[in-house]
Amino acid sequence: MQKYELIGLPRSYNYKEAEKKIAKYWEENDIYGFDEDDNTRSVFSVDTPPPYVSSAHLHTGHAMSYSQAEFIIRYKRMKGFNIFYPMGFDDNGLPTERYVEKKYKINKGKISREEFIDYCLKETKIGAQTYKNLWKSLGISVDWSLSFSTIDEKCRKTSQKSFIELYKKKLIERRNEPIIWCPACRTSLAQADIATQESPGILYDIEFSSLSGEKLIISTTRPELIGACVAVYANPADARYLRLKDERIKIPLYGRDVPVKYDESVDMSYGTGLMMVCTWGDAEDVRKWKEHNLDTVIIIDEGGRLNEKSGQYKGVNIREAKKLIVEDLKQNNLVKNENRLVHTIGIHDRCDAPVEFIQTSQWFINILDHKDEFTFAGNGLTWFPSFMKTRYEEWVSNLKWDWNISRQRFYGVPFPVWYCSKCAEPVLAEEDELPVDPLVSPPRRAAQCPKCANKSFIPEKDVMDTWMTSSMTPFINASWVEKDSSLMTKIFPMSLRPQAQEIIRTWLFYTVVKSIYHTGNLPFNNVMISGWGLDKNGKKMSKSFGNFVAPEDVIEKYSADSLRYWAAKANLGQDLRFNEEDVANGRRLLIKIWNAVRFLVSNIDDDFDPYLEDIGKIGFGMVERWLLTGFENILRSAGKYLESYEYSSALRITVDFFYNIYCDNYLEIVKNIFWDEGGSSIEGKSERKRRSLNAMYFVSLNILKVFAPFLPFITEELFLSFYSRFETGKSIHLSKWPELRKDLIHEDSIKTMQILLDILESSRKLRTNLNLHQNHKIKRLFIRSLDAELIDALNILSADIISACRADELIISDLADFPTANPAIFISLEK
RNA sequence: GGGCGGAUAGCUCAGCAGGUUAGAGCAUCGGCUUUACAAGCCGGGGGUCACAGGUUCGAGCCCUGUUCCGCCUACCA
Repeated sequence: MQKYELIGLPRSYNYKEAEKKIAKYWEENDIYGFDEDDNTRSVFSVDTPPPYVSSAHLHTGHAMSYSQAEFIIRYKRMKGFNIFYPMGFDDNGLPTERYVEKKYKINKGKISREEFIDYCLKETKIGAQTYKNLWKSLGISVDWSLSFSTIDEKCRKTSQKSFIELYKKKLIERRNEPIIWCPACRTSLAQADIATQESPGILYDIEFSSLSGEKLIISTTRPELIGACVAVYANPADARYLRLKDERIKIPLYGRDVPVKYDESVDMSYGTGLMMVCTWGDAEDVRKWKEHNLDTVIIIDEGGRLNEKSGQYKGVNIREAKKLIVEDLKQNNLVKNENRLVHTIGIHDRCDAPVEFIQTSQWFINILDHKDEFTFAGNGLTWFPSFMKTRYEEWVSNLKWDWNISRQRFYGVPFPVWYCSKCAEPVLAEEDELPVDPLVSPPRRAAQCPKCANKSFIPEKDVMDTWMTSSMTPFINASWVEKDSSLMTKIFPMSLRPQAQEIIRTWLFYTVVKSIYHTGNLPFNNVMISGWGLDKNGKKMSKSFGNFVAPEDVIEKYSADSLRYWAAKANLGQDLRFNEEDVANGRRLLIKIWNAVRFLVSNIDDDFDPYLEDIGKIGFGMVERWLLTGFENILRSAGKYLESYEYSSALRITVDFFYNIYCDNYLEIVKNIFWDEGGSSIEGKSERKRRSLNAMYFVSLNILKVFAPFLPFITEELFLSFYSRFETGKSIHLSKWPELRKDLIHEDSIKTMQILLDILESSRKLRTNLNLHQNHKIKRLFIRSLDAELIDALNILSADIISACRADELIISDLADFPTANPAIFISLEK
């Protein structure tokens, strides 16, 4: 073990130096290592979010949410849990591809798959290192030996095994059907990848006509799709259109004709009450197409251009096509009206391009048939804060599509699948050949197709949705792919899943799906959802928006502890504005802590021993009893708050206690007994000093322990450089959370001490009024009270009142006239 | 359209099984420097708790409605 030098404390706390030194100390001494062989302690396992390393720079919002989870984890560690706290890097999939494409201005169509993957791997490496450095400097206490990267061998193997298992359980199937498609990224997507965007549009009233010559107006925002129109719909209750029952409607510009159909979903009051249904303008078109067996006229290709079925518009992209078609309709005098409107359109959440529907073969995980199960699962989790559960429930109940896990991209985990070149029967890899890339190796086991005995195969080119891997994080952590992994019983289900709110519908939901399908159990017990970091104007911080504050800069200027202090200000689940003043307040707290401990350190003698006598057996006077009572009460509350993930309240009450009770009052009341003054009237001064030092040692050490989860660096620095003279253990973070000492609680001391505090407050006011500084020695302090009980109390407190008010003498007299907060007591003083 | 969160001092936020006179930090004003800390200490001023009703002996907190802000969700093409 590395030695830590015991030194006297310098005048000021050099956090830059100290934080670097301590981060190194933690690493070299493996302070945060998980002990797999320890069977004495319970395990607390954390399903840490793997951030996209391709974003390169994290902002203070990330620092905030990781810190918030970490407060709880550090607390649990001190409560004696064996902590399993890994760090993953999410470096596979579309986010990384998008990042690489942008950074190197790559066109997916013009680069080989291998080259592209090389770029991704390179960026991934750089990103991971950047992240790791930042987490270390922020004091995130993960066990780095438990790191994983979602593109590494174990993760690929895990995803592929998951695929094979679910396929065997008939929960995965390949279907050729209309699917959400991003024309910009040229890939299919899942429902969870879609965001909505309000955008202005135009509702065109277009004149159609029936074969019998009747003119009909149909309103649509997507005239470019008229070539894909396969039916015209009306509401079955709409008397106006019942007569069209056996009619066919001619499509303008195309001349094709389509049937008239009826469906209750058609809003009679919208437009003319007639609606065109296309292949496929939106999810509702897809539903009608499926339910009513409509024709299929696909006119959009994978790149978002119109194809040959669109006739003269072939090769034109959708936006252009809209203009051209509207123009042509207008020339034929078929546009009867235009109404501006704002409508919500679905966009791809990674690139903001409007999504379309096209039909291709994709792999789907069945989820729609199990919605009830997943809703039920949400109830099995303990949500912090509880209202976040609603987000999950809403999402599950609104699911309309099975989970499409195929992506027509390059960089991701390959499917362990080949297809028979003759009959297209899929052939899956065996588990012991994973991970496998079908583009590189042929199917080893299946020398021939099980269905038609053909011997040639076509590899699956698609890669898996990135969430296919991320949803396996509890399994990756538990080494599920390794035979007889003892971790599956040790850390699974995981104790805590901390994460951001916007990925409830993806990471959280998909993980629940996978866990239930693979094990029948929930993947974790507790869910902790953090809010967002906002900029100082209240807008969500984001890299792409450019309104982010770099955590490295904040740490450099104010220290990691100060940044964490800011992060602790928001209640869990609530957004937090970045406010430099608050960070500066954190630094102010550090300096105060430093100096408060320095006061203790500079006043102990060589023979000081805090454990000579048990703290409970020392015959403390009223002031120390009050201090200890206050501390124990704070300890009890802070513990309660932390148990329910209310870290911000825990820190707040501790800070309040530290400032108001410990520093501003306790230390001020007793400090002059440490002054080397001749002729002091305090009797038994050395004994009084000893008791005070014992109380200070006890309270300051235990306050540091309560601060430790929040301010890991300064608490460690003080622990190692001073307290470790008397304490065992190589880190404050491995020390035990203070036990509640009920024997130190004397509730009556609070009431009695209030008398002294009222007098002290008024004495301070008097001094201010008289322009006297607070340590100015006064000759006499006069106190007037007619209450016999109060006078008894004053006599008990007299020595402390004299000390607190820096008086030479206390006289109970009727001279006093300055009111105190206690209406029965007046004071005055004589310079 | 439905839902969730928020609205408290100039600013950022606490507060709650409903209980005297609503708190903190910052900012502001005044005072104080040998004796842990001037990146400090002491003190002062500052609030119709978004609005309107209601329940209650008593409401920032509970109920009803309204208005703003943020978010989630939704097939009005």
